[in-house]
Amino acid sequence: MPRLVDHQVRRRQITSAVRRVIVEGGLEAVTFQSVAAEAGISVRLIQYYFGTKREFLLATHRSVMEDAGARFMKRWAALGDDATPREAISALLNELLPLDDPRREEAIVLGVFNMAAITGQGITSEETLAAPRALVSILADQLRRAQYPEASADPDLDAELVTVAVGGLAQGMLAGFATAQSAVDLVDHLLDRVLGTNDDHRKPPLR
Amino acid sequence: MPRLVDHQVRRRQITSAVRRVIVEGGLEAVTFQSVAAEAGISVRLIQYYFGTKREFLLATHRSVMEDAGARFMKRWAALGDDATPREAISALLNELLPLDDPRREEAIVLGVFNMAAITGQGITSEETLAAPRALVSILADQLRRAQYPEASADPDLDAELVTVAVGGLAQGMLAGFATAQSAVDLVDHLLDRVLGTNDDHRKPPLR
DNA sequence: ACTATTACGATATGGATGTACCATCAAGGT
DNA sequence: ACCTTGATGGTACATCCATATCGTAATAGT
Repeated sequence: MPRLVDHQVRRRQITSAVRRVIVEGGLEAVTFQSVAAEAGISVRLIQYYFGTKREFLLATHRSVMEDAGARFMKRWAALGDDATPREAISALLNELLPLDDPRREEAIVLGVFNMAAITGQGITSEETLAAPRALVSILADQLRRAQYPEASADPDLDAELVTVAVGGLAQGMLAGFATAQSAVDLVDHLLDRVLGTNDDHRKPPLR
Repeated sequence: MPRLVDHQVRRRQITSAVRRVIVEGGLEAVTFQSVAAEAGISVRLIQYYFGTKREFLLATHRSVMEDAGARFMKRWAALGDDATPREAISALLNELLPLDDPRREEAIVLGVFNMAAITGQGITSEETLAAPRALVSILADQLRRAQYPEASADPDLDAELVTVAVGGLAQGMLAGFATAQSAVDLVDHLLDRVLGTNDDHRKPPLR
């Protein structure tokens, strides 16, 4: 057999280039040529590892979902059993915000694919809903665990509310409507509004 | 002089076609030919009224912003002086949700342009921030007018929270994550969480 | 050493796209 | 009746894109 190459590595190299191209120019800028140039390889190679354009676009989407999911799960696992529900929720939500460059890149790419799915292009649609639904479920569990304020609690509705709020906040950050600092503050305020502003649920302020 | 044509009408005819093309296929589907076909006119006419592609894309964006802004203002003006802050806020927020086809079309187009602005294409960026900022300001005013719950009120932060939540909810509706009914319910729940669940602030349920 | 097979480069091709340009038609004032 | 001017159709053209095809280098097992 001839020289063997780790296909995983090559594919990742290509999908990473696709991400960068999308961030800098949107889906329209994604062509065999632009991706090849960005990855520093020939057009032929992209054809070789993914046959068609649609193929490497879907692969890119998948890789972003996997990366984001993995980071989320890692954060989730890092939470000790002694974490209060509020601490858990806060940690997870902050993990979802585009607070640094890698996350910002992922958020942009997911946003682009999401709009592509909405505007009936052949891209995914149903899979994209799985993640937020899972998040709602997790949040609702944590809210129940918190036995938050009075009787009127509706964990599922609150979980949905938190989910859409964080989604909108992430979008707002991408658009420059919110800074990293104001976003973090807003998440904290959101939790105040949902969980009640019981200070015994909170750690003392860091500064 | 030869037959005169209302340029306003023609331009609207074209930008409306652009909207439909975007909804059905995203920015990538927007070409002189697709828009001409959708509008039932010749490619040349689009060139005649807008010279370049970028030009009619920007015009389309502008028209959508104007339409949405006009409807918002109309709803705002329709509020009697006897409306409670909660009624006012609720009316305005519901006006912003893509609850029917025209608003859904607008929301999709704005979403597409927004992502385009984020992914450094030549499209707008700063203008897009004006609308949400104005909304925050209006919401903060109404919240202040409501003199809502206890002392800990922070109208500006709450206004931002409501804004991003509604933005995220609109996105969620487009993606099929929320139905019209669940969205309306969620807005109501959001106001409960922000304004407190004082029932005397609310009208009796409609059904 | 030979060869089969993997990895990759180069280039062709057919179609679509943005834009420029030329020609024509329709009507309103003379 | 005619001509000027605005409104449009048709089309040419250079570019770019996705994909297909042919060819070649490199190496692992024999």
